[in-house]
Amino acid sequence: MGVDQPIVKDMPNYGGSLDRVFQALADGTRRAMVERLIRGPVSVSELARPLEMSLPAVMQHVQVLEACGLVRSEKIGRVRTCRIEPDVLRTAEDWLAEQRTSWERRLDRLGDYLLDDPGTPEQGSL
Amino acid sequence: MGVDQPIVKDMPNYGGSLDRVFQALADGTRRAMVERLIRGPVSVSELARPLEMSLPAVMQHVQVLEACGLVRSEKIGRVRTCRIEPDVLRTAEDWLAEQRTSWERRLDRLGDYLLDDPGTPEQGSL
DNA sequence: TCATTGGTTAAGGAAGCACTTGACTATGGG
DNA sequence: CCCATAGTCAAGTGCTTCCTTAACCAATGA
Repeated sequence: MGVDQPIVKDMPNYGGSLDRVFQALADGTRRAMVERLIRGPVSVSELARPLEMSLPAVMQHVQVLEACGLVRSEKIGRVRTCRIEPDVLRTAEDWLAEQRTSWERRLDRLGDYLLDDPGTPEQGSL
Repeated sequence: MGVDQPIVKDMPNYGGSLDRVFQALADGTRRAMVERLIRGPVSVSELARPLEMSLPAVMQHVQVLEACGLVRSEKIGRVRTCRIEPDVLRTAEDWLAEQRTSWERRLDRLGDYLLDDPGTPEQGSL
């Protein structure tokens, strides 16, 4: 069970969906699928071709990717074609970027502080 | 078990470490810890304070974060202080950014193609 | 010295995940 | 019609994850 995200003003909510996106991306097979789908839509068996695993296994990965919104698929005739849904990828990237910029802002503040008043080290800052 | 990443020239390798980073970030508790640590180094029990779980559980999360290089910690006296290691965060962000830019480049190419020669829809492009 | 604070270790359990096999359905070409 | 192709469903297995409790150790402050 995750944690109750503290709802902070003016911050994106990311309501629980980050769990599933990062979880989906935590598997090399699924990342390989994403990398393939980025180059264009493709059928399930085409997705499966380079992977050394059974078709049901591939299907299950596709389902994970669909469940978190990273991929959308549609069946026409007997072939299911998968395409990527870049928005969710973006959501994950945004969270990461937000952490990085927070970090950088903090470093800046720290630098300013030390320049203004050297000799008084920040609490546990380094 | 993941997949053998095809080593592509001039592409970052990310050798297997992405598995562990994304896995680490797939948990709300651990993301909350990262968000806290971004604001500055902190002890384990400080990390634990807002979380409704036992200290050993918190320790285990810290260990996961350390194992993938997201966090580094050092024990002084009886208190272990954790600090964030932003490089690995960056690695994950880079992978995401790479996918996004690939996607955008593809869209551009597609746009150009359709402008040059409308009436010949790309294979499965929409 | 002795209780408290801060952390660590070990063991175990419930749930989830990645994968398999086997059986089955439906589409489409010859 | 027949067979191959493309996918789907169900069940099961072994491994991992998240969390718990209980016992324990080591610094610290009164």
